[in-house]
Amino acid sequence: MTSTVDGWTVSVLLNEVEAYGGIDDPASHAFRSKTKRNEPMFGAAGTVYVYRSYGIHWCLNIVTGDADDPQAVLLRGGTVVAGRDTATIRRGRPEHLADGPGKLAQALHISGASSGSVLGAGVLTISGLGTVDGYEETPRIGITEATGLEWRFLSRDTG
DNA sequence: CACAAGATTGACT
DNA sequence: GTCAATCTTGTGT
Repeated sequence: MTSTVDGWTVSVLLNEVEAYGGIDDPASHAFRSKTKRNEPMFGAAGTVYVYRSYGIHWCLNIVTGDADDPQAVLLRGGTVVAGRDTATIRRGRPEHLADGPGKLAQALHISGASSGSVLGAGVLTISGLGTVDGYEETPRIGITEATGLEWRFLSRDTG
């Protein structure tokens, strides 16, 4: 996953993501109904959905379902593989550049302004799909609903 | 209009 | 390892 903002490029190899369904997933923002906030989740696959968490941080999601099928993937963490200097400046620290949802968004310089944009058409692009050979499934983190579902995916080797 | 909830992070002991 | 900060959005009266 790569973001290019003002000529600065940062690439991150994702190794931790979580799946969020819509109407069938109580933990999803789209569970209750369609609102202005989660509207991007009802868009076509490839739409970017960004929301503010705890009033302080941004969390980045990629829509995977078709239109009106609010499925998305929360990008929880990854490793900065390019533009680490840029990420370090934005994060203010040389370590822990993207090992959390908010940190990942900050490293990529993603904010609410990017919500609703489309991969490849905005500052974000994704590539390298299919490079993960194996992955682990665990319960999702930080939610209070549907904690029995193992919809958190961690890559084994590529990360 | 008022109230409650939330997919987290950073600093300190 | 533990504890506090922060503000936007959704829902109900």
